[in-house]
Amino acid sequence: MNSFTEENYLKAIYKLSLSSGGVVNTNQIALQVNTKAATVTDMLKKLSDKNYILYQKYQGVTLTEAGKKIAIHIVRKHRLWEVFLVEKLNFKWDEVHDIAEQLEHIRSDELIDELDKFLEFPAFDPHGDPIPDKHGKITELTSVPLASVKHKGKLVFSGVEDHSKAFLQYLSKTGITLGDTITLNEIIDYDKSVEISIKNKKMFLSHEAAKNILVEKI
Amino acid sequence: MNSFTEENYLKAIYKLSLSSGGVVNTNQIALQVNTKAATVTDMLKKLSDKNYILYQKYQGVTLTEAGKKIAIHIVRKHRLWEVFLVEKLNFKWDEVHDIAEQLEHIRSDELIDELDKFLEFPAFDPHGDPIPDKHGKITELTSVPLASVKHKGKLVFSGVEDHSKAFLQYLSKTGITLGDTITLNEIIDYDKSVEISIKNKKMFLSHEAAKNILVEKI
DNA sequence: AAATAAATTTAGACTGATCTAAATCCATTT
DNA sequence: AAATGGATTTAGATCAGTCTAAATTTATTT
Ligand SMILES: [Mn+2]
Ligand SMILES: [Mn+2]
Ligand SMILES: [Mn+2]
Ligand SMILES: [Mn+2]
Repeated sequence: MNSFTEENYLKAIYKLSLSSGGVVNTNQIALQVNTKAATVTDMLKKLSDKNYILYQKYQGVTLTEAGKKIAIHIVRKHRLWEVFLVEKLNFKWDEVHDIAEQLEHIRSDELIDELDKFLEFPAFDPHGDPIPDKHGKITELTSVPLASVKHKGKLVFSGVEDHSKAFLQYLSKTGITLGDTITLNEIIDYDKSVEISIKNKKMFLSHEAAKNILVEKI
Repeated sequence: MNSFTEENYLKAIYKLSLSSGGVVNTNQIALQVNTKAATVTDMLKKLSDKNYILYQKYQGVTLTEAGKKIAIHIVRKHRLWEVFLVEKLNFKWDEVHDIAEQLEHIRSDELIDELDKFLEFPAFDPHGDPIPDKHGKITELTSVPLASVKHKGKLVFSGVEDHSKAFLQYLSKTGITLGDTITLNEIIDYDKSVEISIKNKKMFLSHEAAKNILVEKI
């Protein structure tokens, strides 16, 4: 059996590998799991011994199929629990992450599959992230940061890049909800901030905020 | 913060103290938490330092109010999760204990109080055990083992002493359900087995089984 | 290609939870 | 009151996960 710690490292490596295109470095992992590089090195040896990662000193790591499978299973559990908390227990989308960090380590395949059924097989979690199915199949998001959109027009708010409480609460305050149509009215040259409309309301968003808002083109 | 291990020791001491009338010994705890006496001694020192128990070498331990409060909170979580698993996720009463052993350590008061509300504040868990309220108030069972009943007559099946899968599955097979009326027809002198009726069906139960079936007189 | 800086690993240490074996305490029996 | 045996504690060790400081490797700059 894998420890919670091992599961957290695998999840971190998986997450980092999505943006870095496969190879993940020691320092990135240390940052992600909130520990020191020396500690990470020890763990990489262990994960490598268990054949969850390919590891060569100084060269970074990649997940093996076995490691990826475990990581995705943890992600599945995390996101299903988040849906449960929001849909059934009245939590807000900015309140669920820390609890899901704990619940994702509960071990029982039957539990998680029954939960999935109880929630009626949701495709996305409260932050717009896709939920892997019981076979580990996950349809990665095709959405892009609002800050990267070059042309004015209609978009759908489909997810967030930054999952921090502060950012999520800020979005709630603006009134934006997942699935809303966003119209990109203008991109300000000066500071790359953007003017958008949602529900006939106009507002400005900083470049920083726009980087963390994911949209789908329609 | 207390570790899972500390929580398990406190829960074990609480459980043992209910039957032993307060004082609990090292070996009993070792048996309950499935470890060795030497390990227990180490933990008792730690729990004593934290003022969760009163401990004097060789004299056994008692829970302090602080320790009892923590233990009861764990019991509350355990039993609420068991209700959730049975009522919402279609688990059988013999399948929930091990999962609840994990879920009872999830830390979030808001989570457990919301779960309580979602379940509509159940008073008993799937095994008939009372669920402490959010203030730690618990109405201890007044039920007695069927084996201790001296007179023939009607009784209500209100709980089990033995929570093992084997015993629970055996009861399911007999068709007895919590809340059923049991009529005690006869106590066999020879081996202390009993003849009962439930739903017009007669059956014999061994003394061993009768010891583990809890009933209320009506 | 050498110097320098950054990233990574190694060495050595600590803590919490566990174990076995040995020592000690206590209750019961003679 | 001494002997005995069971319960309990102490001593010493191990393992996982973590740290700091030092050594090493790799990448970047001159
Ligand atoms: Mn999350
Ligand atoms: Mn999420
Ligand atoms: Mn249970
Ligand atoms: Mn129960």
